[in-house]
Amino acid sequence: MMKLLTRDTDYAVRALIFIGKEAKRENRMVTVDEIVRALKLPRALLRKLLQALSKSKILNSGKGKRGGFSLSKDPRKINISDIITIFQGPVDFTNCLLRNAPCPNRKICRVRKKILSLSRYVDSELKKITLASLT
Amino acid sequence: MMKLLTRDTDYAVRALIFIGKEAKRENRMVTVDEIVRALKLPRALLRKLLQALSKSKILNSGKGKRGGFSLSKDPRKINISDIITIFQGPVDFTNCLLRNAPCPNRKICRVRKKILSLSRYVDSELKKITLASLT
DNA sequence: TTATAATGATACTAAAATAGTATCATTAAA
DNA sequence: TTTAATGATACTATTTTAGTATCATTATAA
Repeated sequence: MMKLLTRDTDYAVRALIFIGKEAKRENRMVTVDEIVRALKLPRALLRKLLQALSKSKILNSGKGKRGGFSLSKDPRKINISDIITIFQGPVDFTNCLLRNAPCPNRKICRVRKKILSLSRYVDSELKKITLASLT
Repeated sequence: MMKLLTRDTDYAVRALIFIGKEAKRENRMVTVDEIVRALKLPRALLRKLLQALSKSKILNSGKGKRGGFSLSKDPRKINISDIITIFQGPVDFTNCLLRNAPCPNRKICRVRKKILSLSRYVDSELKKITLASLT
């Protein structure tokens, strides 16, 4: 099946929405276990995802007791394209390979041109889907 | 890497463009070997792809000497969405799974809503990319 | 009528991406 | 100094993508 969001991206977005909500209500760190209870995601996997978001500066993290995660910036400045980029690489539909080598027609190919502009449109739309717009 | 077209779809489109051109010039069947020479695609693979296109009624085929393939319809009526559907399944970005089971929030999920409308837009744009528009 | 040149059907292997788990190290607070 | 949290990292399983090989069937032409 064709998909734009893989499971990692999907789960990460769900978790971010939850963290955003909780952090707004009470000003505090949200732990992995809270998210697991609320969203029923696999714990080990979620930990890995949140660690990646933390490395990518989307989340702040605190170790030790009272530790956890919180958004590192305004939810209006976190968008789906960013999250996809972290887990799936940049939103770019043009691969243009011929037997694992770059296709010689890259420059002139009309298919490429059309797919490229579609790709740019999709990315710009995904950038408009912010965490704030989902909450 | 993220991709909208897999290799199969990509190669199939290239082959269709070639068949369209040749068939226009001379009214005849185009063989796999001609396409392989012109486009440098792996023969065994191309055969499999053309057979699939033939099964899906995009191509007519003729067996035996003087056999080969030709477009089964007006190139203005063959579009990229059709070809994607054959090799990758329908253009639909919403998968909505939670641990391989349907996500319980399908109905109300805001992410889904946005991705669905984006998915529909992409499909409609891909339907506009016809074989004729690429030739 | 038979050799040949074409596609049809199908089975198979390899590599890469996706999906998911487990464990030890580090750290901050009570 | 115990405990509750994340950090780093290594590992396995499944699915999708990528690619090959072979025998069966059929239409034409010599």
